[in-house]
Amino acid sequence: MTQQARSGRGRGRPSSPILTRERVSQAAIRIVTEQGYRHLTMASLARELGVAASALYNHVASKRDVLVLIQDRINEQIDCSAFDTEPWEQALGQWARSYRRCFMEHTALIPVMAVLPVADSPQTLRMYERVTLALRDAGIVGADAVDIIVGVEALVFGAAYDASAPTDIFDPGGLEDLAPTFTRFSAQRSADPRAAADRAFELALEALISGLRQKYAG
Amino acid sequence: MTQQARSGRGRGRPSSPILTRERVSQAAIRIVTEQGYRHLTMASLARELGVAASALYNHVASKRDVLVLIQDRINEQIDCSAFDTEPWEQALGQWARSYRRCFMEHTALIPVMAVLPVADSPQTLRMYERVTLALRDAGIVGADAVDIIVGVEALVFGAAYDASAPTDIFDPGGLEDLAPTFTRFSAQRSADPRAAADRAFELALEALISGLRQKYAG
DNA sequence: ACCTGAACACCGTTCAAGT
DNA sequence: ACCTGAACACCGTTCAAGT
Repeated sequence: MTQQARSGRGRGRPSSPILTRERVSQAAIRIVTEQGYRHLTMASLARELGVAASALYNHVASKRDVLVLIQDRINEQIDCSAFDTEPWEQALGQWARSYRRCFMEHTALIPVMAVLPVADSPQTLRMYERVTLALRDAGIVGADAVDIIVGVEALVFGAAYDASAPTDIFDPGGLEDLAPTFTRFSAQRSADPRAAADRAFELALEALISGLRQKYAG
Repeated sequence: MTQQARSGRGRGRPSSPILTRERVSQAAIRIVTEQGYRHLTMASLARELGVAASALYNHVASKRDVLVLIQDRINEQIDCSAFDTEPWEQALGQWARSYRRCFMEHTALIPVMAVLPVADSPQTLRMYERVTLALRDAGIVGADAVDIIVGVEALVFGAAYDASAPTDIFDPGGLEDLAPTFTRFSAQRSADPRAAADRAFELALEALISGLRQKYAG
């Protein structure tokens, strides 16, 4: 739709294609941010790019491949800068917060991201290296460093879901008698579900990092 | 297919239905455990029950509703018994391990479970009450008790994904130069991806619980 | 009340045909 | 090499018609 007319088409020389992986991922992110993951289909993606749906398969192998493309771009937005200035415990916390903030609006990517070989995601790999170096400088090396990354990521992914949950998630409805104490304590949380989710994440993240600090102190 | 002939059908009295929510959820679990979530469709579910797909909608509102039915049954399998015998820190750990073990084979339920109002899940509600009471007995009350449950659950859900990841998830492929230290440390993890995931989960869980113990000591 | 069968409005993906 | 258009094999869901 946008770039139909191009120089050099139809001559003897190789014509530049309408589509590129770059353009596909840009269009996909546009749809996802403006309309949500529910509206991202191969048909809508093709429409956004002004081509037939089948044309997409010259550049991506599958819809999952499109999600992988998006994921690596989203990961670029995660803020790793704290590792340059803060001690590793603080930096790990700020990284985790930024990571969660990123994926709160992209929970649809979590099932993809969690089982995706890093070989397909250069930005993700760069991020992991940055965190690994900070841990190494703190004396945490080998499998432990990777396990810490994996563990913090697990908490981040799980907590990202919570933030997208509806307001009344802990409303027992007619089943209050099954869980009276839980119901009473739930009522003491913030009325804003986003704030309540933030608080639970902070509690767990700080406990986790505090436990790590204790284990790897000195 | 199994229960076509029934007594009392076609008479003046109300005939007992072929389908019930109970039977639907049982058949769904059968398909999921024997063939996996990919094979659970409204058509396959109807086939398993020997009815037309449209008949299901007399008993469930949607496919999501079927997943909710499954989820509450899966949650019954989570072992909460440690709260009867162990101190809360130990019990919380054993609960989390059982929780994760359960959802490792049901990662498809995590996106449903994480945003599902508890009002639709009596078993889940019962479980939450059990954990809440243990925390209350340890002096942890109000929003904090709920936040601890939410936080541990987040770690459990995220870690459940890791366990289902492929072997080569941290193989950088041709991108090793982007993350040399991370690649080297990754190679020092267990060759068995399941064991590596277990170890990362244990590290994070123990750090989290250790941090909680420290915060709520005395 | 509960089931059937046909239909609907989608999906992702493939492939022969064009340039 | 890269795009189009038609087709395929599915999805979940609805609804008039039967008992």
